[in-house]
Amino acid sequence: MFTCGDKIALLREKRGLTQEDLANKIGISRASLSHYEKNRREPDYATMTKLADFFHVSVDYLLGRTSEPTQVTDMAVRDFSENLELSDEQLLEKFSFTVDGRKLTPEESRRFIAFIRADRSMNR
Amino acid sequence: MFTCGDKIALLREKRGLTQEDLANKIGISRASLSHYEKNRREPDYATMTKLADFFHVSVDYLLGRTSEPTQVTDMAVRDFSENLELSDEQLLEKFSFTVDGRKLTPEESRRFIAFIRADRSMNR
DNA sequence: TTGGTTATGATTCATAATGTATCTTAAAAA
DNA sequence: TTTTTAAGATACATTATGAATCATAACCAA
Repeated sequence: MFTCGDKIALLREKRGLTQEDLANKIGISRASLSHYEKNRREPDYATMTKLADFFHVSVDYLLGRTSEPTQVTDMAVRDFSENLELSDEQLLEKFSFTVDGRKLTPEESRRFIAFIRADRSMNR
Repeated sequence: MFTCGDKIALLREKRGLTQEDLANKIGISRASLSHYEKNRREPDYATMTKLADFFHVSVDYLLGRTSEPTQVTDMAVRDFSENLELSDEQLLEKFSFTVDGRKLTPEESRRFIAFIRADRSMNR
């Protein structure tokens, strides 16, 4: 399967970034990033977190603790959730749906929209 | 909030284990574990993974990237998603909603229901 | 082909972080 | 009080890391 380094490289390439691009955005040297991608070095947790945040994936995913599928992390959902615009709120008012006989709470609706967006941005 | 070290210590104590007990089970020295719990050292990824596995929590949780010990992972969503019943399918047919001007695909709708369920089962 | 450019992999080495043994402290029990 | 057990602090040898540098490979235009 894919190693942690493979995943970082694939995520980077999927965004059309060079090692230098990503290294700059994350705040590390290109050489270090190369080491991570080739599994010669392990990034410290601060850097690993930055990578996971940047790509909207979980650290567990990068470490291979969860099977291949990219995850929608709590972080990612919250991140999107906090960026909902006013129009979204108005949109939510009109939204009414029931799951298992229980109507969605406003919070659930908000998280739902965030989830769909996070999900889409990931599978694009 | 709780630091990573706090969480490890709390999880350990919740199981009634001494530092020495856990250190032996994980295969590290007691001193190292003490360092992790006091946030003086960071375990390598192999050790962090062993800790997460041992306590059945995600690395993201230990790192403070998620609020919940277990995440609403893609895995979990897929798992729920595969267990949708027929009534859900019929339910989906009636479901029509738009996010960012784009109507949900059947797959997204399916994942949405799964997401809500996974989310609820977690925050119950 | 050649030469230039760009992206990436490999190596080196000074520096920083880690693991463990040991020492100290604290609390509880006898 | 003394003993025992658990946990925090420290020292230091070992190891890993980061960044600079060098090497390689692919590409493209002249």
